[in-house]
Amino acid sequence: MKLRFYLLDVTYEIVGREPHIIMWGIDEEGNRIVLRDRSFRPYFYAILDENTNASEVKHRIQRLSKPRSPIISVNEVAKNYFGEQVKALRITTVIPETVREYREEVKRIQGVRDVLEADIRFSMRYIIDHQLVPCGWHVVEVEQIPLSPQYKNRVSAEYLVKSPPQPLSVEEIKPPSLRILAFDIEVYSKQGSPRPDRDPVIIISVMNDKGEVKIFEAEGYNDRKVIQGFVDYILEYDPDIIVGYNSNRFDWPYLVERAKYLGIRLDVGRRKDSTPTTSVYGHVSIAGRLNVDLYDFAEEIHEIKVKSLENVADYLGVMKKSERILIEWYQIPEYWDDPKKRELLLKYAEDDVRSTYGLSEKFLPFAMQLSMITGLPLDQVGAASVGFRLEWYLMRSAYLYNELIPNRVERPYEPYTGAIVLEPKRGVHENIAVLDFSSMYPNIMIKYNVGPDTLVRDPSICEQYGCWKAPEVGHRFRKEPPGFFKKVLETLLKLRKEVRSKMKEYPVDSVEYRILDERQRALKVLANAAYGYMGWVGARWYCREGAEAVTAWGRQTIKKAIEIARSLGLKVIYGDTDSLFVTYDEAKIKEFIRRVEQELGFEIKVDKIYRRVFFTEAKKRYAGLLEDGRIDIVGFEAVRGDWTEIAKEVQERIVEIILGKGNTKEAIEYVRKVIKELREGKIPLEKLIIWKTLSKKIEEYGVDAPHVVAAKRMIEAGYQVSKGDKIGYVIVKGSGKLSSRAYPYFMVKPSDVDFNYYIDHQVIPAALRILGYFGITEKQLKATVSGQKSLFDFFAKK
DNA sequence: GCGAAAGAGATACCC
DNA sequence: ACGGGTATCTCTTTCGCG
Repeated sequence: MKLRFYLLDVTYEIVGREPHIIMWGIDEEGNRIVLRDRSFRPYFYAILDENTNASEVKHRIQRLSKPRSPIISVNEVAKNYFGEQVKALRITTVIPETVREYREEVKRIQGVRDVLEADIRFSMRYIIDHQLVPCGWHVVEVEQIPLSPQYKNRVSAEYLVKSPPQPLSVEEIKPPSLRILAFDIEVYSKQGSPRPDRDPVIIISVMNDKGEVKIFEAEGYNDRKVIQGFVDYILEYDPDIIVGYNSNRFDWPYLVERAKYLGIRLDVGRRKDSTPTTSVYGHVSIAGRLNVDLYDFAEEIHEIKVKSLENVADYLGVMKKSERILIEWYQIPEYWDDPKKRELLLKYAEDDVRSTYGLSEKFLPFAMQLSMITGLPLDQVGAASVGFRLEWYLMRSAYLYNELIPNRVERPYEPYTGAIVLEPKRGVHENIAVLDFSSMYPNIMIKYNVGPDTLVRDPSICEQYGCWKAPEVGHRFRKEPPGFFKKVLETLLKLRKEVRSKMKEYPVDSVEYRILDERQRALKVLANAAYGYMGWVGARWYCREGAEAVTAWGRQTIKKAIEIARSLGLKVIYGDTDSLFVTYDEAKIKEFIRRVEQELGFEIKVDKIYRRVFFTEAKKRYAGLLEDGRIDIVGFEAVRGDWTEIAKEVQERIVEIILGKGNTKEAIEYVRKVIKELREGKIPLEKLIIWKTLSKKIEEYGVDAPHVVAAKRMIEAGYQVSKGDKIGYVIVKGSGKLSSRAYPYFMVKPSDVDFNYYIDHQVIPAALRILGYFGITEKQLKATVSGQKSLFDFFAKK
């Protein structure tokens, strides 16, 4: 029978001595099902040296066969490898785990140049080879089989696959009605970071797609029923997708450990007796369900500096901070122990899970599109970095083009020259247009056929086919035939164009429009990642010369554009990589755009127009007033996460005053007022916290930077800090190095704060960065409102 | 031996 | 665990003077 189904996840299991591909899915009636394919076998390739007798190697390989997992076949196949046609041997065996062993043995055989595609997980191999689309619909020829107790799957039906599924994702873009469950845990820990062998899970809050919210609560410090209640709830509701916030790194590992300690089985999957396990890219895998950590997607929003759940929910309009209960993590015990405050903690847990659910509505549609395009199951696609996401798309494409997938090899890092940044014309400029090249690097890669397979090492080849030669660096690329990256990028851009035109068929507020919009975004993200990927030493398709050539062509292109602009009498104020800031003269700009497209062959567009824009002498930093009255601040302290809120607030306000009214006096008065408030201790502590990321393990630091010292104090107090954590610290009164006065913010009393530091090293520098240009000095800012210096200043200087 | 200057290390930004 | 270019902070070492 034929069956249409929506694919959630692909795994495999060994039954007897046979690998079974397991597909978790949903049929058209909404039944949760399992599809079992017994016919797929793991394989890899060997490519041979020239003049090697293939049949002899073939025989040698066959002789390696072991009964435990025999080599079923060794077939000679024609493949492409870095633009060359090669003959390869495809070696097929039975048990996926034995591929690695065979690979090592085959590698040692004389005449074998390399062994390829032996490091691709069996379930991903299946997805690639059948071009399956996770989070997409398929049709498959199946035969129903009884729900055997041996398989222990919590589904409505099981099917045996007769012939592999075929994707239907083009016709059918809407998912079925999916059951989604958001959850969040609160842990009681009085001394430092929570430890599963000591600290109970006091609250687990859940919310599902029907809007149902449930709060599981511990009895005092006994958390057995909380965890058991949560497990039962999952099994009863049977969600397809489970979402959490930081759940891969905290909630799930904690629950697993805690349950182990309590002797509770965290049996939450669709496969009986399975527990969540940490797997590839650090994601937590739950059998038959898609466990998604929304933090992974929040990480990509650069506008949010401290990516706490409440900040992200606030930023995305999911739940405003002002409309929810806020409790700091270190206050949890206090709220739990006080009967009057406990209600608030429960409400806080509810707000957290509502926020988490809200975030899933923001992120899942994009994640699902990314999953469909790259072929990575939804639970992995978020956890995978941009480079790996693109790489899976490339691997998928390679299969279609009959290209062998290169191995991941360790290489030394080799730097190369990047883009141009122009020296800005300092000062305030009126009416400035910002022009951007559209997708500059992807288009360079396409135009000049850049990639590892088109790179020409022997220039004599160019006489025959013709080559593009990169300026400055001289790398050459074959003009024909189109290389791997060119084909992939053209496909991505073509698909995006198609999606964007299809969007027009739907109302802006329709489900279809949203899906297509997320799809075109995902396609763009992947296309834009190609250049960076090519220059990444960890990439399978690494090509330093290619990346170096792309930036060289980029530099040439923008230089030529500047020439054209100047020849038209447009003044160039600034530019960075693919953008130019020029005087806004409509007619000339129109002509400029036309000439750039004609002479350079790249599209350039007006991105925005500043009524007024301000530059200091520094590159990558400016502030502009847009036509609609909004203010853009780029690069300055106001947009940096490692400056205090108060300094950023002051700088932002100054920019508003200066660009809006041009009134320096008002700006000075404002700064003085803030300084006065700081002296009087009227600025709340939250606005004085400096947040800095710990970019390596604490013991690896050679110098005692303030955030490192603050982190060490946290460790001393029993908190765990790890690489990647953001440390929030405050500078307290005292003498000596700044770092010796840096304390974690939650250990500081407001009266200990060194307001002089905040005046001299935060507010004044941030204010002067802008006001300094207008001739205003530190002295002017520090004078008190009444105009005289205080005794404090006198002593502070001494 | 001392203070200033230069260098090193670190972080977060821009595109 | 996608690229290089850039500004700017704090800590540490070196420099220049005498």
